[in-house]
Amino acid sequence: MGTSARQGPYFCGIDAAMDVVTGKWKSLILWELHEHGTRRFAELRRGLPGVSEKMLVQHLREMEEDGLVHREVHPVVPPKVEYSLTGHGLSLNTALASLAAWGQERIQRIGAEKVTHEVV
Amino acid sequence: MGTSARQGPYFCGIDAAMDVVTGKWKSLILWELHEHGTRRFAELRRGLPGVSEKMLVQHLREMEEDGLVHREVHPVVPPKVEYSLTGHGLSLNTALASLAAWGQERIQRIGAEKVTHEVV
DNA sequence: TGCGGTACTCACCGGAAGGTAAGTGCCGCC
DNA sequence: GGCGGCACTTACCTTCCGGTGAGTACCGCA
Repeated sequence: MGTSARQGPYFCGIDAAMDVVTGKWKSLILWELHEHGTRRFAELRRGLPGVSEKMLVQHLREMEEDGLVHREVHPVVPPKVEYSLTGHGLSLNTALASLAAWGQERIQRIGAEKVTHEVV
Repeated sequence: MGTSARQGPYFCGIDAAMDVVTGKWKSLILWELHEHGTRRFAELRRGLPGVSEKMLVQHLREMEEDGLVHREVHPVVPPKVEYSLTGHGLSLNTALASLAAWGQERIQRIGAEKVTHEVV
């Protein structure tokens, strides 16, 4: 349970891609890592207002299994773990670009609010 | 409940797009309607092996609220209801194209099976 | 000496997502 | 006259997703 690589069977490509992106924070993690290149665990946590540590770990583990993120542990004290995107993660992010544009347009259309980092 | 239009707030565009596509069958419905232009309820059901009637109705209603699909009722006996994509639905499908391609590549990569219409 | 930061793990819980099965009203068909 | 198809609705149940809060081992700083 918890960590077992997603593996179909799938109806089509969208299905297979969604399987890997589904999870409340996954697309945000993808974006955050793309923006900053490399991030430590606590940096990611601070960059995603509202995420719980449990969910962040769990999502990162799954994305690692799915070959989207690279996890590098530096055996120092205090612990230091760096996360970055793999080639597949990068290309997935590129593939998400047009979806992001569509979403932006939707936000305008329905006049939705955006989450700010200064959450109350 | 069940039917209340998704409306954020969102972190970013991907987030806003995902909100509308999330649901086990939504992307498949989008694809099915794009492929065939117009489909009746029972046609959609047959085109999506494994979907339950409840889920199909529920997803279609939500997608209608979100302005993705158009629902046209013909007041005849027996009932006839036709579903088709709106402009927003069409453009969402276009935006999903690159994601679909990425997913196809992933299917190849991990050697996942595809669901066939002739499910056992 | 004790607090905060690092990167987690573990146990528990509530709610939402999704599946199952039955019922509805009307018709055509055999 | 009973069955199947149309397009649903309703009630119930299970599973999973995600959140909460605690604990861990080690260190630096005040």
